[in-house]
Amino acid sequence: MTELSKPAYVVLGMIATGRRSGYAMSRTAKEATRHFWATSDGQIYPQLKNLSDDGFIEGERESQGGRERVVYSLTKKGRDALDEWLNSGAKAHYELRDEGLLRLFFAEELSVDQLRAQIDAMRTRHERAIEHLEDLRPRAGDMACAHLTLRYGLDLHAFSIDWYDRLDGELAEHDPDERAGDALRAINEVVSG
Amino acid sequence: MTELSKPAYVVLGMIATGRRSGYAMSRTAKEATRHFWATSDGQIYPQLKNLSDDGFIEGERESQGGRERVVYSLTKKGRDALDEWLNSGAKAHYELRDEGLLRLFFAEELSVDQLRAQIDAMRTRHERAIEHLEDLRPRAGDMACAHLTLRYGLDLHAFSIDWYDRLDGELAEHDPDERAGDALRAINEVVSG
DNA sequence: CAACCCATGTAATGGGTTACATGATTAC
DNA sequence: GTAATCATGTAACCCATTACATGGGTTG
Repeated sequence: MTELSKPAYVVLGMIATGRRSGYAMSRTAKEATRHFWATSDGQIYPQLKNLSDDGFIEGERESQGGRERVVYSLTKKGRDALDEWLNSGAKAHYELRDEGLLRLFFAEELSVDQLRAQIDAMRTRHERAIEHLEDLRPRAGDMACAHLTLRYGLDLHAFSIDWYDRLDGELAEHDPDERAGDALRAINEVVSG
Repeated sequence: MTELSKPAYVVLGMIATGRRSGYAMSRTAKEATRHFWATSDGQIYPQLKNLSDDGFIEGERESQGGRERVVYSLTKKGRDALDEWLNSGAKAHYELRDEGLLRLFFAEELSVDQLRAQIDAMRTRHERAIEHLEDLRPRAGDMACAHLTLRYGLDLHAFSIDWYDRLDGELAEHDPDERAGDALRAINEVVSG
């Protein structure tokens, strides 16, 4: 069985968990999975067509209260493909892209003061992320897995806040005009020594 | 001042922190920044040309021990652009892509047993990541900022391992054949209640 | 003398986002 | 009646990775 693309598995998973129209998938993608796996409309709708053509899913027109839409369901082939992916030991893609960390990496020549300002900005950013996830919580309804991944996100950002707080605490004891690289070198020796 | 692209700032930062040839930047990108900001050769080399043309950097041919290479340095313009980015309050790009979490999100109908297998796979994955980062540590040399971001990565993966361990501990007390969604619902009530 | 590292690039491909386009229905 | 939500799609663009291509130097 040739492997499907990531957006294809997203669509299959969405159908299996009750998001049966393209629009419903789009909403869930924005509200529930975006914080660990972004998927845009430009991927979802073409996928629905592809997976239909290839016999993984079947669409059926439905008019719910006058509104026209297409609701999809998994075929046997689609079910199997999804189950295989969900249970495969195949290494899962993992990637972090954090521009804040990139700035920290290049902060060697900044002053301690400037570095602390950056750290503060990162802290705020993680706080915003938590607020955002808290707002989404009510919409997870009774989906236990949605709550689970939401909780991971919340805990992850809380971890980061804590991490930056501790770093900031160390930096606070240094001269604001000291070179950031020098201050960090001193701190690292304490931590790892 | 129009904003530069992300790879452009990577290049400017690399030069400022002593990685002055394209090859040196490429190596650092692979060894030190990849785990939070991936950058490939296909971005670096064209950037060097662009930034040269636009007057942000200057290249100079140099033959070190018979080997030819081009070493770059920042112009005033380049310095300013880098400093502005390093100190800007502009919101930093942040993105996580975790296929494992995506699988968890769709795990509602798996058995507890199958879910635990997935969690175990994710745990292993984070352990591998830590091993990999440990291997990179010696190459960070005396760059304090490189050690800092490395430590963040190590701590982050350790957090994840811990998180999955605790979840697995809760699941271990459930019937292996129970529906994962049901087991998680019960656990969530305990955690949030 | 083979394998590996230094060193620089390009082209094809793939993946993904954004913006655009359309139109019906429902809530205020 | 107007704003928001439901609903579906497409095309242009941007970004990034991979693979390819080349060649000299160093190490075992």
